[in-house]
Amino acid sequence: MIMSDGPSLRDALIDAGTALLAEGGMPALTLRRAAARAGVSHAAPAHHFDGLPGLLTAIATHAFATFAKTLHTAREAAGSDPMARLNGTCQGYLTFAATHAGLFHVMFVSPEVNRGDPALMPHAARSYEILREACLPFTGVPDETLEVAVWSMVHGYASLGFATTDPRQRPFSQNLNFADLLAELLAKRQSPATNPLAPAPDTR
Amino acid sequence: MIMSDGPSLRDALIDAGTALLAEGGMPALTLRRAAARAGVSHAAPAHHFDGLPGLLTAIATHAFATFAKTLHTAREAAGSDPMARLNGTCQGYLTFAATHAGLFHVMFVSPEVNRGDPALMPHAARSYEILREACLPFTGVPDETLEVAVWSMVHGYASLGFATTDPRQRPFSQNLNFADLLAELLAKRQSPATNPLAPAPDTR
DNA sequence: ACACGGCCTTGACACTGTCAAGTAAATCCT
DNA sequence: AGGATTTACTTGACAGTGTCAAGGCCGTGT
Repeated sequence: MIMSDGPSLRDALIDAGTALLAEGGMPALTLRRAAARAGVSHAAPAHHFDGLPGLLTAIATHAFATFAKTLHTAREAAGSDPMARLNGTCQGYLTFAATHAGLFHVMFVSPEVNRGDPALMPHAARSYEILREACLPFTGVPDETLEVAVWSMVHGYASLGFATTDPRQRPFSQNLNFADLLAELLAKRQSPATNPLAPAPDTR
Repeated sequence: MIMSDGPSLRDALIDAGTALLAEGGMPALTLRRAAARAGVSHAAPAHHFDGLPGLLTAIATHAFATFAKTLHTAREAAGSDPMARLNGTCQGYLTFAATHAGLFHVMFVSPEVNRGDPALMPHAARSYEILREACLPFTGVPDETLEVAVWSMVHGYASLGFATTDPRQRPFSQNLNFADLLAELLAKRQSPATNPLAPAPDTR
């Protein structure tokens, strides 16, 4: 009843795939290449994943876990000011998208990953929740409109390539900071929770 | 001096590829399949496009042209109220993304298309410009911050799957309208350009 | 001792994009 | 007008992909 260390090849394949993704982007990620890098034959992955979609889903699951961790640390490192915390969370979002473009693509775009996978969903939901928590001080109560607005804006900003470090890829706007967009969105409620007329009841 | 009708096979291949994309999504689009559907041999496309990236770039170019047209008609059909016009433009954006998911993917995501292609860029720029024009009444002068904010938000909203007609794919927020997000973003400047001297009742 | 069942390998298949060579027709150049 | 050249396409091949079927190897359980 060993049960420990488990099938380490599975993790090795996930790591190999992630490395391939980081080195050569999406087209470099291949079942056979991941298998070769892990030192096994080309058909070995079939015993740990349900084909290529299965490997991609596992990679996405792993990526969402570190994504959630990245967002959390970025938020907590931003201090106590609500605006700074929300902006820090978004900067974590954008930095992750820029520095892990391959993973970001697998997580959000690749049509092969099963986004309803029971192992993936909790990590994805946790990521969303961290952003939602950072929105909370601005409304006092959960406000889906604001949450989705921020989420859409930061995700669109990243997807359109504004977050890239290579300005040659940016559509335009050489010096435009995401913090400006955030300020635009939250201009009318700079921080109603800090000086509330109605004291916000505890949240969940 | 024929110059007319030109290489019609090129257009046929673009149409075939677009049809494949609409029917089976990204994985269904294949050089050989597009060639077969156009009634030519598997190597014929090489004489009209620079491989698969060339075909994808041509499809994206064609798609951006109709995208710009869609945005324009959506904006003009929305009447004269600035908010209605901007919202109409965004609804056109979202409807296009939802009803032409394959084309949308090729246009904005697919890493194979050459987004610096001299034939593609004008149509893409025209699309962006239509959205920018719809933002103009809210500032009076071009305001890159607002433009990018709206653009990011609508693009992110579409990319995250909120625009899909299938609610099973939506992350959450069963009944959340993009118009609400837009109102949130523009709350502080309902239409200062129409009555710029009346600053009165904006905050509460 | 022996069958069993995970884990992995080998081999094959259909399919992909791309290249090289060949063919038929249209065009061009004396 | 007639040969040479260019254009548009076909055929055939090659490496690479995901996936399936069959078999081997080894540890475990009875």
